[in-house]
Amino acid sequence: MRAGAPRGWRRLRRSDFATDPVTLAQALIGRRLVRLTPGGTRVSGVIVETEAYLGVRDAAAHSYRGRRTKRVEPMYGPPGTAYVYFTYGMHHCMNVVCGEVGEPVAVLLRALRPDEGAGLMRRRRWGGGAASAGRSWAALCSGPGRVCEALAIDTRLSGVDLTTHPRLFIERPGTIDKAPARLIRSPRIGVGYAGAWAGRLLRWRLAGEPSVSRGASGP
DNA sequence: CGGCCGATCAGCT
DNA sequence: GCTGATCGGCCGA
Repeated sequence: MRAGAPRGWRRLRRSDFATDPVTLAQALIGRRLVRLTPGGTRVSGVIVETEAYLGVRDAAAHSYRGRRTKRVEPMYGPPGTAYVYFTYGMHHCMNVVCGEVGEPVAVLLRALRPDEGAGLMRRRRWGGGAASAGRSWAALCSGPGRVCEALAIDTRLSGVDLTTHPRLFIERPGTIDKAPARLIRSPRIGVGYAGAWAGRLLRWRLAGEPSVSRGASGP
């Protein structure tokens, strides 16, 4: 098992996260979300779908109108903080806090293309053996709840610092970025309650990417 | 305290 | 496309 980052990939640092959520939502696509097991085995995927949550003015955001409860508190922390919440009685969703300290804005990680540790992801999602057979590789991390299940992310990780945490972080290739990937922009999923904010185009995904969330198919 | 509901998913029609 | 699962968080009384 390898505990360090593979040569050529660098962990994102504070300044990488200190930007507005619309910018970061696009910048995170193509970066790699990494989760290590207690033994140091790397489980990771390339981020292929994100959503921006714009804070106090955004009716779809948990921090709408400055709501500041124990659950949402990590959104008020430094850029690079993880905000993980539990929803629908059974799923977790992970966000990356950005902006400035005290400004509760974040980016939701909606889908990954599995990279390292796909076998472990498969066991966590579907168990071993027959139950896992025949399942689509593209469905492993194609949704925010699936990402958290495959990478063993839950509310115990809400509030951790992604720039220093030993077992949860985001990496980027150390080499110069190639030509920018083509992104498709659409409304956010599951926020129909948010009135005018429901229709805002605040979701991005990689064009032609099979590993995107269910609600994300189509143009 | 009680009640409502969700930044979802899987399975079925 | 539709619906049930399942429970912590949140708000109002």
